[in-house]
Amino acid sequence: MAAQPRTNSKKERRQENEKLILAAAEKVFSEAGFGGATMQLIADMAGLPKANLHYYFPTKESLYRQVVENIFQFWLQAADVFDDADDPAEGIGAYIDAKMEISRRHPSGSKVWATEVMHRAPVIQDYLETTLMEWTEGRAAIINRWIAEGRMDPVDPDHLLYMLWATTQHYADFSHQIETLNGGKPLDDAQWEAAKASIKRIILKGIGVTE
Amino acid sequence: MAAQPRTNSKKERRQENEKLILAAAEKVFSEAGFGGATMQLIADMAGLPKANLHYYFPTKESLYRQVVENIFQFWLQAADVFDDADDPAEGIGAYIDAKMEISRRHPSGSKVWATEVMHRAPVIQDYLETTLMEWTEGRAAIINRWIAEGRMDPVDPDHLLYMLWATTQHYADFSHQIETLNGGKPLDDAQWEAAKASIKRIILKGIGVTE
DNA sequence: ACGGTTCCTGACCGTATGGTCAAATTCACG
DNA sequence: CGTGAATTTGACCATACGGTCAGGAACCGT
Repeated sequence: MAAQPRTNSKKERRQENEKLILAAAEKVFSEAGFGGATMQLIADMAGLPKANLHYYFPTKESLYRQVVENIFQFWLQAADVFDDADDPAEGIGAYIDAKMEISRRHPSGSKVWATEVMHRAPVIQDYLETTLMEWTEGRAAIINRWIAEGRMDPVDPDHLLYMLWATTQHYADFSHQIETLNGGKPLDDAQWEAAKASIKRIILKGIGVTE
Repeated sequence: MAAQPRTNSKKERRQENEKLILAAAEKVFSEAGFGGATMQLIADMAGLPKANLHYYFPTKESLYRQVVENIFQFWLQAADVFDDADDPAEGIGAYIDAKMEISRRHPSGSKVWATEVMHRAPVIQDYLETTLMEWTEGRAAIINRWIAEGRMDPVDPDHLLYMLWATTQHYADFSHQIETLNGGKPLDDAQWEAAKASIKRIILKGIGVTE
């Protein structure tokens, strides 16, 4: 009548539980917002007693902070495709693909990020001002170089980046609206491919890049 | 020592108070989310006692519902520019202008809507399924007609609409992020014009419309 | 095997919040 | 005016929530 296999060592269990809690928290925060989420709900979803959550994460805010930071790191890492290309069609195209893939696979994270920013970024304002600012400036420089080399139209890099973020993240943040307009069904494989193709086609053509 | 002019009739006061409460509620909901918002905060911002709010709006949810419905009606009305044109450049261009103007003037409403949809539209699901669905189908039909007439590239109308919504609403929903990346200052007049121009330029060119 | 550390958890607490209510005030209207 | 309806509001209540804590269980190194 052993409840669980209990095969894990203490350190393994710690990592495992933290991952479990963070995953549950991401989902609950994304569905209810910070204020609407309750530690009890997260605990239930993680299958742990509430008091145990407070052992790993002393406060609700510290748990939330960890969730948001993880999302940000994940995005940053996935954005490397932008640098691994020196061709606008390849760089921006791959970036769109990567961000769309994240929107599809990790919609909760995107929603948490969106909510956090909409609420004036109370816990990750420093990230916006440092890491994100630097990243944006670096990518703007790359775009400006492409423009100077005549490989694309002279568009404002900031507004182009906003358009890329907005369009791709929309498929995660507004997935419920899209699903409703799609007859209540989530986009299927073909529809996701069509979405990616549409976005790439319009934006790449729009900035004067011919593949 | 008269506290207030008190010049208003009873019906005027009712309308006035409701407007006051709804405006305060929109702001508080947009900044804190439904769960994070408190009736006390809304009451303070409206300059009324909390109990008075419950006289006009029996529950927090009914107040919230009214806020969201107002936003939706406002958007619908502003979207008429789409129909008043039979040229894609004019129709879509004017639609972008109109939605950007709303993003600039009513960012709170956009944020409330975004949060509501992200949380799976608990109170306005019926609107998504009826009014929004019909509106979307109607606009998709117009776009398809333009395509059939050879006035723009054959793009998927749904994904084009999503791109329009995403890009324009991004300037409201993520205004804080944009402001931070803009050195902590809100976009000024020229920057808003540049944003509109960038979006119109890229999208219109992207769908093969030459003005 | 044993001492110390880490981990787990049920029971509990203080507070904040949505909502109620009844008494008081203001107003519309005959 | 006078009377009833609408409005206003301070005081109050029940509940739900974040967080605490003490005692016990599990585990680790030696």
